[in-house]
Amino acid sequence: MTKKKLPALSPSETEILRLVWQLDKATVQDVCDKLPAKRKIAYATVQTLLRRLEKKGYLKHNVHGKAHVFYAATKRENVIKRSVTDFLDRLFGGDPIPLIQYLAEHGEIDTKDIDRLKKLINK
Amino acid sequence: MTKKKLPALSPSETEILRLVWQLDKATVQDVCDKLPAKRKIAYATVQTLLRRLEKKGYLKHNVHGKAHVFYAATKRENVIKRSVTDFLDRLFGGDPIPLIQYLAEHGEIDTKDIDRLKKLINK
DNA sequence: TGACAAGTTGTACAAATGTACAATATTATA
DNA sequence: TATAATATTGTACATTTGTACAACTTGTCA
Repeated sequence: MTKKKLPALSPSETEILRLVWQLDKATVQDVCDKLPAKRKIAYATVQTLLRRLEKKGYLKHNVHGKAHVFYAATKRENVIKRSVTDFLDRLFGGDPIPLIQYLAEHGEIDTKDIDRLKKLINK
Repeated sequence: MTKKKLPALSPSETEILRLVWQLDKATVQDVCDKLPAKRKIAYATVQTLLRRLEKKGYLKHNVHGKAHVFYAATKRENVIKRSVTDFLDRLFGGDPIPLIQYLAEHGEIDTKDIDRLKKLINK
């Protein structure tokens, strides 16, 4: 099976894609509404980003009424894999430990989370 | 204390900055030598990236002989903080758990690492 | 000391990114 | 069914990013 490599995601595209995942299916308006208040960005801009995401193969859309309803065209899992791997390579030369350590040291995760993870791993 | 926010790092810049950290002090040549074999990129390009990193405030340099020796101008810790935070925001809306989980589920870390982390956290 | 090797500087340029307006189409509604 | 409201499309444009050549400079070694 030819698993064609998807083009890289830009930071803003990633942000928008995440919102679509979160909404499952979303119109431009839906995405705009979901944007954090601080993120000031025009409707038209969101639209462009969605267009580009579709062009790159990350989204598809159906027409519903007069609006386009976008939805994921690739497995979230794969996008995450790709993104995390790239990030890890760039910042840590591929070694995940410093990243985990960083997260641990900054109160971003607590003991409870660790236990959950431990269970996951032992499984 | 005025903590001026550093401009964002592009992917390639991040990659190069990491190598300088790794080398502690490095000339353009040093960085080139440290590049993974697969990463085919001209001397002049590395040079440009180092120049830009300096302009952005991430590096400084001394002149040694006829070459520039670059070294970090900001704490690695801070750059990592910034990068990880941005990454987490974009891909996971700021929640670190899915990231850790991803790493855990992909054999990138093992039980031993988890124990180390647990200790870190309990401390 | 003069030429070579190794560096730096200035500059360039295509592609990607972030941002968004104007024009056009379409749906619902008065 | 005309119109207001809402969407999409086409297009644009300044920046940033990735990549690198040509020209100039400066140590160094024969």
